[in-house]
Amino acid sequence: MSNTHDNPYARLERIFHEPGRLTIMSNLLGAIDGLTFTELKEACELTDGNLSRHLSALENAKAVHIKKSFAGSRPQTTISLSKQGREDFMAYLQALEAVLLDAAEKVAVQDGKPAPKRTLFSTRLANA
Amino acid sequence: MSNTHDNPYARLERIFHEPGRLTIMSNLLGAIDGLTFTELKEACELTDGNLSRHLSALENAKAVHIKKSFAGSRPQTTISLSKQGREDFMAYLQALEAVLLDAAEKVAVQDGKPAPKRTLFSTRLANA
DNA sequence: CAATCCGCTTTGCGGTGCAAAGCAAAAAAT
DNA sequence: ATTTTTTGCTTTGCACCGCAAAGCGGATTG
Repeated sequence: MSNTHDNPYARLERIFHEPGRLTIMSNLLGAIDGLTFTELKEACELTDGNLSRHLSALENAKAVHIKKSFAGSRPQTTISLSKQGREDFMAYLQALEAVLLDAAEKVAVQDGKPAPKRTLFSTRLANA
Repeated sequence: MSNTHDNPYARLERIFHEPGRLTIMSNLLGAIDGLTFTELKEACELTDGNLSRHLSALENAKAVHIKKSFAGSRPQTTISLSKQGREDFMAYLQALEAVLLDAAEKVAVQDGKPAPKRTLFSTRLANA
């Protein structure tokens, strides 16, 4: 238990709970070697300014690692998940899943059907 | 397609994409006859002020219906989902699910495993 | 040697979540 | 009878933040 509340809604870490940052983290999740600023920008469909700002926030939260270098003579920024960022984001996804399952249960009860107890992340994380 | 983008991250309606409001909507989803202000407050673990503010926002968005009456001599506010609120929130939940599945796929690819294609809401909604 | 482009960062502002304060009416206490 | 407390909310104030637009240094192109 890392958080004070067991309430899953209270466990949705603000740093990730933002559409733009969700996209960023998700895309980085699939890119072990990181992505360049431009690649990330296009994958996320974000403007330069917004990506830059979100990345600063994520870097302050130690969620991503930002490496500045050069490709030829042009500057090139490469962004990758930090170990902690990956762990924290997976925890966030689990909380999201809990929220979704909670809502699903409410709907099911309303419909008089048994609640679905499927899980996407919990088991996967248990293996890691 | 109600939205301009097919990007699931862009479909996360702000009005619902807020932990406090997610809790509110989810709890209302399970209460067909609505909940009183106090019941909702306790179910969501929100302060009076925050619940009040979120409810105003949700009412402006036509997502909930707010009925003011009296229980004995005391004022009593009863909140329930509007038809549109229910539909919109279910759509939001589907978008959330898509986001979660996208992330799950990224993780799976990373692990060299096949992506899980489970679904919580889509099928349920198809029946409605 | 302009002018344009590239790869970002910074600025400005409008919107908003949250804690604390406020408020009217009812109930309880004295 | 009159203070005090409780109930059931609403309002206020502020700090934070997402976003669009502007800025900026260096490379490249005409």
